Amino acid sequence: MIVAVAAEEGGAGRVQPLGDDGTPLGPVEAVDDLAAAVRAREAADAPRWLWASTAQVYPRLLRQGVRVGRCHDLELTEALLLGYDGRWGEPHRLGALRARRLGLPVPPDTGTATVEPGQAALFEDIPAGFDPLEATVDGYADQLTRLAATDHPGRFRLLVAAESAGALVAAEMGHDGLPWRADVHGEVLLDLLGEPSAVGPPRRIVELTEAISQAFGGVRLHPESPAEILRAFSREGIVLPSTRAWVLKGVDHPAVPLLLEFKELYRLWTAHGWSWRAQWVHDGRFKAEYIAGGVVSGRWATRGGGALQIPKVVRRAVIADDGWTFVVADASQLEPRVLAAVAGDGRLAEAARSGDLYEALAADAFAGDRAKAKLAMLGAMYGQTGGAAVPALAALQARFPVAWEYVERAARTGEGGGLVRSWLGRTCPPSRAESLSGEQARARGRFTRNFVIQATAAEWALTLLAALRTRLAGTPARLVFFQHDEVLVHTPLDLAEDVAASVRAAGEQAGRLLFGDSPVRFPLELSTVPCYADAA
DNA sequence: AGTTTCATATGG
DNA sequence: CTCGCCATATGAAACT
Repeated sequence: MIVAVAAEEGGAGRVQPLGDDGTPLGPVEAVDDLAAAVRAREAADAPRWLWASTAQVYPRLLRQGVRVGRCHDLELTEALLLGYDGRWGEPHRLGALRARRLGLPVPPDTGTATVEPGQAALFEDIPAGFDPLEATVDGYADQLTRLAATDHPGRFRLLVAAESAGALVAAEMGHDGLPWRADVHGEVLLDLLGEPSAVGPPRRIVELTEAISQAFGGVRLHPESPAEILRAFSREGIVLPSTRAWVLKGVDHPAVPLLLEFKELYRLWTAHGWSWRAQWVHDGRFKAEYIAGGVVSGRWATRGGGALQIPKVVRRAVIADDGWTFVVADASQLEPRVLAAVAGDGRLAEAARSGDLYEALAADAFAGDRAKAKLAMLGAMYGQTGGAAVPALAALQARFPVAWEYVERAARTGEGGGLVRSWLGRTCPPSRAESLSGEQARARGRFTRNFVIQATAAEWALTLLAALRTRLAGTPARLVFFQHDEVLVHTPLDLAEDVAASVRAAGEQAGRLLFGDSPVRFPLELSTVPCYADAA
């Protein structure tokens, strides 16, 4: 059962039940209180909800205490389908979708997707007489047809389901927030930066600025300015290409250790210091806006707060509520395992059955040198051509020709101007340049080479997330963080073991859904800890 | 003064 | 030989 929804102003809306093939099963129903209607229907028969955009509709439902099990996000799906057809970046919002169906000029994505019927005329770029519910129902039927016409409809349907479920999780995480102890964050800052100042940098930054100036002969300088630091070094006869940390590490000068410490602390102060805390942490929660499908590879992005770049030292402040704990799960060595699965390389899959893929790889082909095996693997996935990894790469190519050919082929396709797809069918965007020459083509090849792996890894993680969400439904446990290959569940202590079991089961489910009976394993590192910083 | 690019950090 | 992939965010520097 599917129920199409069009949200309207003032919390009202219209709904219509559809059959699995998208054809209407009953009349359109206008409701004054959409949240109440969704709540009742969800409790009654838990349909798949069909709407233009989860990001637009669902947050308001959440604020009214309503959660749903499943949905079909029309606009995210449209973006996937357009991309599949090599039309990446074309308008994918409801108005554009409708215009295409009617053979009218397609409006850009700037308009709002859920306009009131009576207001349609205000938006000149949306078809006259635009009815959001009608557009949604018709668009869905159209998408079902297009989904069926893809090379692997089953896989693409899974992608659509996972993308839609991801949008639900993203909205829920943004709503619930990550538990954050402002006082503990303050302790970390005080410990590392010293007392804050109302007007300038904290004590430790001031001291380091002083010490660095002394180390350069007492000239007053600003260590946060790369140009000044380069000049200061050059006055002492040391010419550097940049002030990057790894460059400085190779320089023998008394200012170097001070500068390295300054960089770290200055970064902490400006990006995750007291003003960040004041802006983003409220009532014990850090609330960011997560954007499902925000990255071309299908990874999530965030808007505001830098939720996917939280420095490890600051994770000390992520502490579970009293009587609660975190179950933290991290997929280890996800990308090489994905490569083994998608390439169908039996030999690499054999290594990927092991808990430590690199160790197994080393034993098989690198005389037990794990570091070398890891370097070769990363080099192959990223398209490294030079450096110390070259002999290791040759060994990898000789020993795992099937996996090697898989990434090489993706690279060649990119260099030749072609498009590549993930396992489930997410398609890379076309190159922006008309024709590629030399270094441009090689860069494009590295991008497509990595895309087939990174995008598939994102699909595996998204599938795990969706499966886990379903398993946690109806319990008080909450998904509170998701970072590419890592999830955090905030749970009452007495449910922690159940949650851990659910995470493991979701991981196994994700592997089966994507790759069937492939021998490749996708192990998860699990820890149950009251503080994120203590996770393994 | 406002906007864009560069340099550098963080995360995976 | 921090090199090869995907991002966000900050402040400095350079631009309009």
